[in-house]
Amino acid sequence: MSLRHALLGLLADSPQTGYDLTKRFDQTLSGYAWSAGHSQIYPELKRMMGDGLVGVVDEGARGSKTYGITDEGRAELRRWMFSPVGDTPPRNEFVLRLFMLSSLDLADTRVLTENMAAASEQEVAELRQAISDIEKHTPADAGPGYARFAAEFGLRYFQLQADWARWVLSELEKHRDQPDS
Amino acid sequence: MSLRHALLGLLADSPQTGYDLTKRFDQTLSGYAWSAGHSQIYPELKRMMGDGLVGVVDEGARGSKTYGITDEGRAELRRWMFSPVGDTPPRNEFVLRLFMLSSLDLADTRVLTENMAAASEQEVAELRQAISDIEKHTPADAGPGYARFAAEFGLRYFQLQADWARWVLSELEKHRDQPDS
DNA sequence: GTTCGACATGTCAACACCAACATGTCAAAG
DNA sequence: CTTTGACATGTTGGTGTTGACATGTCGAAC
Repeated sequence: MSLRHALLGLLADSPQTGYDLTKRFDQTLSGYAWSAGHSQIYPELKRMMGDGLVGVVDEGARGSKTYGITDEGRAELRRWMFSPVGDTPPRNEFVLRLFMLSSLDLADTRVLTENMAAASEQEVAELRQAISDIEKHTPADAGPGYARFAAEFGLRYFQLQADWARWVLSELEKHRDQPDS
Repeated sequence: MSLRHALLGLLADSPQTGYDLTKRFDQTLSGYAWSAGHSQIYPELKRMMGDGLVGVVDEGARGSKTYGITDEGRAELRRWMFSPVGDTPPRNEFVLRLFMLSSLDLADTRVLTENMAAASEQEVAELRQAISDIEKHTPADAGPGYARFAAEFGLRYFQLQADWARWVLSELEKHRDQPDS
């Protein structure tokens, strides 16, 4: 149940409303980490309150409730962080597609791989921009920048996709002149 | 609905039984692409037959049914391969955890990152072995090796995780001597 | 004063997924 | 002959996930 731990992690940073958390998922985690809509988040927050992992620390305008993490929540988060990875099976549609490349003919394979490379390079460019923004708005005396760490991972990941796709293209090229024998 | 397309892709290679497909998921795709148990696969095959994407091409011993992909199935697979990626949201627990690193204290962060690096390096070693096996059993005159492509992606991915974790450790080190000011 | 967009929370039906339960066949070894 | 392990297919209950529906507040612009 990773949704719960994702919420705990976000609340460990600072108390937030369900609305805030929904936006954070959309802007920060979505892309290469996790995603959740508000229809999943609100009920989960209630359940977590029932389990004593979070509490309502403030009620503002428009019926908003600000949730904060409890000591019990922090303990649970830490326990999860140190538990072995792999309890949730990996699902990656990009990788799945590349496993399926063999079902296409050579011409299609080239076009598709080219598309994948271009799309990944586009994402690399966007992330580079985002990282440059992060660094602009961070004072030089700040501690280790965790948002920067995560962004760096994303950058390297998209760069990997792009590099891999270009490598596949070059391998396909090698075999074009000598289709058999 | 990626399960359907994963099955189509496997069947595009050769006709297989539900049992075969279950094993293929386990051995080939599981790890960094997709996973599915037989309790998901058998009903899905039935549904796909209802939709005309696959058909039973043979019935063997022990009540086994061998499914084959139809022309309609091939068309659907091709359509999917060329549709934009990203219709299914990414879920990656490893990445989620690294987003949550900031919730730990510095000592914990170091230990955890060290763990991540070591685990990834272990997986790199295993995959290198697997790739070397693939190349040993592939005649030199074979066409482009798609299994090799996929394995290469896995290798690069785990190498990325390891490199990233080592990089984070070095960044943490930088800030140790100058915690503030 | 009303309209529009962001804020804010909720429910519900349908679908995806998984672990566990359930059943039976066939071949080989002992 | 019986046991064991691989082959082979199913169902079911519970949980996770999503998109659509539903409701209401507040501030600013027109």
